Amino acid sequence: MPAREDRNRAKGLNRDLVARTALDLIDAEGVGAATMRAIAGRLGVEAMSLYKHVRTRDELLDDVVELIVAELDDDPEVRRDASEGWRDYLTRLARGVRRYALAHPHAFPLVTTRPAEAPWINPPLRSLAWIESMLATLAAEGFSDEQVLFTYRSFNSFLLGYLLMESGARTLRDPQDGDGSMGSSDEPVPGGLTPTRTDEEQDAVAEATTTAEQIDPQGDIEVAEFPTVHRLADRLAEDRFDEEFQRGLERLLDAVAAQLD
Amino acid sequence: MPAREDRNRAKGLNRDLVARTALDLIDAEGVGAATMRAIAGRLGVEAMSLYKHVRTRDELLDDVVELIVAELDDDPEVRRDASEGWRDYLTRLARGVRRYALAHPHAFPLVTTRPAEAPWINPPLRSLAWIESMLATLAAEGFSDEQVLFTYRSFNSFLLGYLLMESGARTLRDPQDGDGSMGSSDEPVPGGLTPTRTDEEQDAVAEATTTAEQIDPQGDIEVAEFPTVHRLADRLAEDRFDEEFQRGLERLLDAVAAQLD
DNA sequence: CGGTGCGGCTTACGGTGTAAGCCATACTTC
DNA sequence: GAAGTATGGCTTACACCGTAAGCCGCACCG
Repeated sequence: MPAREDRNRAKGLNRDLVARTALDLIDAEGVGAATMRAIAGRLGVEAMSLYKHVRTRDELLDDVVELIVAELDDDPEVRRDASEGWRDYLTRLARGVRRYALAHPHAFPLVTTRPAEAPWINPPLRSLAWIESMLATLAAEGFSDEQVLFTYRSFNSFLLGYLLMESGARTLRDPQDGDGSMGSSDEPVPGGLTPTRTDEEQDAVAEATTTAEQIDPQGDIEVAEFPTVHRLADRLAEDRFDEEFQRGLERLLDAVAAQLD
Repeated sequence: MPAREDRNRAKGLNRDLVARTALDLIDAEGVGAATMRAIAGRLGVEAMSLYKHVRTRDELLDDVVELIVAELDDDPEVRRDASEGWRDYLTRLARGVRRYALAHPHAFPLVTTRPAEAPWINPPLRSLAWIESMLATLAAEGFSDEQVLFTYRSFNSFLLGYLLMESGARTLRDPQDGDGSMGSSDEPVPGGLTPTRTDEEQDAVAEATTTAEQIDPQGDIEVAEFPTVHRLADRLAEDRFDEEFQRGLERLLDAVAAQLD
């Protein structure tokens, strides 16, 4: 028989720790860097040892996604019920999601992209627990089934689109990043690797590249034929994410409210 | 000196053909299946030969993205100017984007996820040419810079979120699928593969880990503890994508119209 | 004390992206 | 024509990946 589970194997690994280490690595160096060997190395262990706790790398990535979404549980601003009304509830929830999305820009694509178990489990709210929470809360607030569904889908798709855009814009064509995930059942599939783009980072906030950059052989910019882009480049590069998120969310909630009658 | 470029090397490869073949493979078997060797094989050629036309697999995937977005050019419904007004223009454009997204569900995540050259080039409108088209068209319609930018971002983020959700829901945890992309600079990185999972989540919200780790052998989802999800499951699974896309788009355009004054 | 199984380790394999170099062919230029 | 040269294939080789299979010490069980 196995030992009592409450006993902690001194310095032992465990599934959660593995996932947490993987997430650290992803945050630091991109999904592609989260190699079984790298994760193991960081834990002072051999790669194959991880397989005692995880069945496959893909499953591990799923665990990582769960871990990220679970940050909602500890988010002090997020409420589990609509004690202040559904609008407050959804606002807090949305902000919580944004918080974890921005906290893990390299990992967020995993959350948005990884195929789900059911077609109606959609990102970025990927845990059944939270989906249940949201649906039940709205229903308790007097939403009809129809209204619940509409809200659920609009809410998800707004967050998905906005946050993917924002985190993508913030990430840029950086250094690391990358992914390796498949989805095949019976046959294995490979991953890819990424060369360096040795781009340059730009401020992203203030004076952005006046140089729009279409990759020019010289590495120089090709803006002559895109006058409007060129003219608006500075404004396009401006960071107004906070404000725009708030506005977009407000607008979404207005639409939700509008269909309540 | 090289031959005149207008001469076609009989049965020769070329960058476009390589990208096109990669896209075929992705459509058929998922991103992970688009191995350099597999692509080459389909072209009756050795893997290394591809490198005469493409610098790296990552760059090839960028080409694939370009190829997909370029389908807008041939879309008969899409207009390049707002001869029927901006609302018609944006509607057609949005429908065109949706069309290519649904035409390549396995490849669409690439479009949404691949880091761009500049922070303001955001998916799913990833070509400078189309961004210029949209910005210029709106400006020509009398939009102020502010309004152009607002519209640009809202439009993109709506499409991004909605289409990623829809294509994700349609793809499910299917068969193939997968990816391989990185972003590392000096060192290469791998990919991974994906098995099929039939997990389920635990409450995570209320009570602590009752450690309900019941993996349903039947592949069925455990919904008992998620009553609302269970009750709404059928409706959640319903396919009302067309209708919802239309409604969402309409709502977006209304918001755009509203800020025009 | 003898068993038992957990959780590490070692080894090995097939697959990946790609660096480096080879060589036939077809074009350009006298 | 002949000579020169770049093009676009092929071959070989490497480092690194995910992971199958099996080994073994050690903590615990009766």
